[in-house]
Amino acid sequence: MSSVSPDPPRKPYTMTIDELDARLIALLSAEPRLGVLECSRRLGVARGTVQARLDRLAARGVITGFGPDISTEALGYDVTAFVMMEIRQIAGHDPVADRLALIPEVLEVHTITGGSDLLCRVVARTNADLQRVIDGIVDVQGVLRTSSIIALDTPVPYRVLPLVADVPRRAPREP
Amino acid sequence: MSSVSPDPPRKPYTMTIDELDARLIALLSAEPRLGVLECSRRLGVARGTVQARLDRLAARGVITGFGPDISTEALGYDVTAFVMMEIRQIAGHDPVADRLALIPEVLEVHTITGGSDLLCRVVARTNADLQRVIDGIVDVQGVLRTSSIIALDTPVPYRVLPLVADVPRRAPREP
DNA sequence: ACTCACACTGGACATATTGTCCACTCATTC
DNA sequence: GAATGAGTGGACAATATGTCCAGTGTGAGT
Repeated sequence: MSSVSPDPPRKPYTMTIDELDARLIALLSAEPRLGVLECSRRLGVARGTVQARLDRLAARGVITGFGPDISTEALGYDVTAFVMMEIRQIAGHDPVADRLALIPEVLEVHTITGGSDLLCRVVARTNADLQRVIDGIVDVQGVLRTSSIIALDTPVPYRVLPLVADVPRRAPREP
Repeated sequence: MSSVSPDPPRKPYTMTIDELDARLIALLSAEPRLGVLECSRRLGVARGTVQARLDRLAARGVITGFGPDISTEALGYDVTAFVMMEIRQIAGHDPVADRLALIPEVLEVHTITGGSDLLCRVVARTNADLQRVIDGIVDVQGVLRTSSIIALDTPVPYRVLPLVADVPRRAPREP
């Protein structure tokens, strides 16, 4: 590889996808209701190939599902915030995360490095409603302190396509 | 539920979904490759109903797509981090976000309240690779300072289903 | 050089699903 | 009491699916 910039290290058994995989994923992202047959036509390969690729991508865990993407805003939840919190440290599996999972407005939870212990993404109907959600979080057993960051705007919404398109470039062939 | 806590305020024109919508979304989330016909059978309604519901949910923007869900980990990107940054404030639309959008490893960008200006989620192959990604971010014109938080674990991965299931309960009927 | 394993092709088939009509019912609104 | 909107249940042709198959090309290993 004649890459000038240092190439990222890669685990030997890291899974990669090739260019056809990437094109298939991109195609399905653009028009998700497409059937296997249509995909094969658009990609210029046989139907069986598309079928096999999809099966393999799913089997390898690259494609984890085709769930409908839901707009929380369309549901009336216009406020997104990130809540960082310190928790009472407990050995073993984290019971705090389990309790947070019971709150519908908590969309995701991460354990993190740095001054705080957990970072979670929450949504609320309004800023005032956010207070209610945060109250619910503070009420969780083991939560000591929280600090919130409100997302005012989302210039780049969640996306993976550029990454997907990039992978085959970075790993054209296993040498 | 005879909720004691005060009910969240709601915009008058806020879109809500009913229980059938919620069941449909939950069903499709669980088994996304299901066809309209299968859905109608499972939900015990006519096929036309499911078709109409799906069309309406899409038209109202509740369902924005059915894109394949990609596991960045399966692609070899095992590290997720949140990068907060201060930027040089510029009037008008934010050129920094546009430049960040060019970096494939940047999965989403928010403008935020608090000490920092932007929060973005990034992935990298390893911790060492994360340094490369962050370097790329710092190189972006207008970025003054960054601070990173690494996600060690994700006890609650992104999900909307509990919220979706909750909406019809909170707004059974427009009064 | 030979063979094996594997992916892809292009075709076949019966079955299932889709898109699109229709007429009818029921509840709500005006 | 009519009009509106949503749901039902049925129909139809067109299309896609799941699943076979034999044949081809390529790389790996011997």
